[in-house]
Amino acid sequence: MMKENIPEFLHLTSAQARELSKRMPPEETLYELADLYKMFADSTRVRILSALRVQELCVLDLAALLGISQSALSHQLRILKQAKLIKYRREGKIVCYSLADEHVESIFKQGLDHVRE
Amino acid sequence: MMKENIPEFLHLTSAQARELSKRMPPEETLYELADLYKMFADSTRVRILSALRVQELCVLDLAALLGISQSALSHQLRILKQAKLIKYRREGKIVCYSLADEHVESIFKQGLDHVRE
DNA sequence: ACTATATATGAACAATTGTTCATATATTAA
DNA sequence: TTAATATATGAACAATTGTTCATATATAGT
Repeated sequence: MMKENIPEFLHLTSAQARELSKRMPPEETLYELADLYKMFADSTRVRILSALRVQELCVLDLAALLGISQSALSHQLRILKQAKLIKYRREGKIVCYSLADEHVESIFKQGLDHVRE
Repeated sequence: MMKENIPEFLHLTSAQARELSKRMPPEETLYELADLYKMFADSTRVRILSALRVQELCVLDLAALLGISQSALSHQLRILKQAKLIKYRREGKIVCYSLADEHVESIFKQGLDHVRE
């Protein structure tokens, strides 16, 4: 008796595999998703966002608040800025950072809910 | 005239800083949050989760579907398993993986919404 | 123009992370 | 027991990433 190319259960035919793929978001979208989550995947950045959730802050205040160097902070702010998760405004010598929009808040909240169980 | 220790605007007093800190989640929670998002911060893992959202799959099917080596996949499955984002069940020689709970689905969905704008 | 203050950035370094390769373990069938 | 199949894992390596240090740019005050 000829062996089926689909062992009893749970081995996909290529037709099934194609169907499954169709039900997944496009590759490109998944890469963007990973990139988005990368922003939240570092504790320094999470702490920065967590502070900006409360209120707008300038760089030195933020650095003092979190206990990190101005340089390290500035590098991270640039990364968050490029990802459009934060925005800034200049006030003389000072630059004030805040969250870019409510999406950031909602992603943050969602994660918090999960972590708190 | 004595200089104030609070420059005109946007420099916090230590009392203000303490108030701000109180309104942030505890440090420990923020580290856990970053760790959670780390799981979603790699495109391979996102693709794995994305497939398991559709249906339960065994290791070899998943590897074939995503076009990655069995070894690389197995390593990533272990990471996701440890983070309790996926669960598994043994069916003879085969091990079937699926999402651990609806939380994973809701985090995934939230991120997708943001990426799609 | 010079000094002080606030922020940004390039380069080097250390640490973390994902993949590969080889091999181990587990289950089933002969 | 031996062979075949499915999955797991340790070690090595390459790539990525976050921090530090030094320095650059920008603004305001004297």
